[in-house]
Amino acid sequence: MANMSGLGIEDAGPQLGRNLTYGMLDAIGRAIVVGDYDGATFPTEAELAKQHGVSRSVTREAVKMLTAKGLLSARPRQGTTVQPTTSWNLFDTDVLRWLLERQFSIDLLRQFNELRVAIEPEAAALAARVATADDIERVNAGLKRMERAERGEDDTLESDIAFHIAVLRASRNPFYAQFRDVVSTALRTSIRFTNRVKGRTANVADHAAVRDAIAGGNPDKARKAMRSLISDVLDLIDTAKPDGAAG
Amino acid sequence: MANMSGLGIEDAGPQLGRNLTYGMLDAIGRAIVVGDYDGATFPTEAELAKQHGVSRSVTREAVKMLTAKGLLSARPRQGTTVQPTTSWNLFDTDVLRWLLERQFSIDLLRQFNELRVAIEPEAAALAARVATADDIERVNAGLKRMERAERGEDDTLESDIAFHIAVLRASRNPFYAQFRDVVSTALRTSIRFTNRVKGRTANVADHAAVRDAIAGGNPDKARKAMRSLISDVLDLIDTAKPDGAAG
DNA sequence: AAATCACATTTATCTGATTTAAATTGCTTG
DNA sequence: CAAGCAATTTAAATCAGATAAATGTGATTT
Repeated sequence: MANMSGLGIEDAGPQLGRNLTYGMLDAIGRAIVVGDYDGATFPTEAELAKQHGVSRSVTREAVKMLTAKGLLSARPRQGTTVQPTTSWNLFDTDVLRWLLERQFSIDLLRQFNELRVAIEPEAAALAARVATADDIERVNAGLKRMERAERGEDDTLESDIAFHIAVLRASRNPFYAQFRDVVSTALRTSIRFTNRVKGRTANVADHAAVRDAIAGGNPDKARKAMRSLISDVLDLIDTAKPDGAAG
Repeated sequence: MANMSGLGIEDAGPQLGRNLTYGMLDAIGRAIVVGDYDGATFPTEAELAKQHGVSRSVTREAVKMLTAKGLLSARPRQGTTVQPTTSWNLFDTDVLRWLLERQFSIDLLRQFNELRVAIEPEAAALAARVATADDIERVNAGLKRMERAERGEDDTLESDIAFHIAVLRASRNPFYAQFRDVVSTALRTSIRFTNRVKGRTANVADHAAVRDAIAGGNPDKARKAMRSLISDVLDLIDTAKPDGAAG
């Protein structure tokens, strides 16, 4: 049962291993996404249970959850098989987390931000049309946190995330709000990267432009302001690694 | 258990009820999304099993899958509870299907297309930059099917869907490709609606403009062409029911 | 060569007991 | 009376072992 796959980070986190089933979900999910089963045949239900030292019930429930997330598929006689990545649910929080646990990939970072450049400007435009006073207040609160962070009184990253999520919510479209996790994940990764490339501080003024456009009810301005924010990051990424250059 | 919510389409489809667990997943999932449990307390594991005439194992596995999709949450002593819609995974194929099974809502239709107007134009722009010959061939194939459909030799809806999905794929970004289901679902619903409002046939020429821009490597043109396609649908929806009009 | 049948393998399902987590209740104590 | 603490209780979590159903493989028959 050699479970010592590298660093000493055993305790998966807050409420992930809160019971055997979720612990197993996390372990197998990570293993699949990281690629441990590439080329190899996936163990049978009985083997999995033995390997992880749990009962078959626990195993089956973990496998069923991974099936629900699109990572596995099970059929009698054929066995349980890892599904191609095209059928993984990439917007699932767990899947996103596991994706980030494999080696840092600038490709993934770019794909994240290519998605953001579609979603967030449009969310901002929508917000400029339909946001309620409460919505705008949340956007404002995010911006204020960023200003405080600039003075070292708050966390730069977390306040940035709060701002972007507030805008998503202000679009009043549940599909946009759903990008909560993608955006915060992308931001966490992006900022680490952009900080490495050049010591860029989060541009509070540019964010304020987005807020102003939303509060002022100007969709086009909001779209453009948000787009420029994200385009900056994309440009930075393309600078580090232009178009189709191989890894 | 009055399940007679309209038309006589009882058999859920191809491989949904392929076994007890999936049948139960579908039944409970639909019930939750349709709102059968709003306000009511969710049954315990034992009650659920009895109600559906299956064992607790089957029940537990179905509940675990619904948990993985964000619809349920289970804790000892507290019981199993329906989660707020904000934590549902709206990009899950099953959840999308269940969403459409509740009464037709023009709000949902608008939200779908508000998402499309963000995703698809950007996917087209991306495709114009990075699509391979194969990708373009698939887009072309979709367009040709639409032309044949115009002459009554193919299905209008299915060829339209094929075109849009080919563009998503051509973006070479797995996150965009993931919108496969959302887009086809949205199209199926949109087209039924637009046909009802006015006898509009799918505008093959406008679609050809998208293809040309992608094949010609012109991102801005591709973005604009695709955007105008979807904006047309959005305008139609807003005409039927302007901005924030109630119910 | 095609159709059929028997078999082996793996998931699917059931049953019933045991364990663990966490609200609630009620008792004790300051 | 309020605060803290322990017993109770409820529901999920886990285990064990058996049986059923599905399905690919290969032998057998036609």
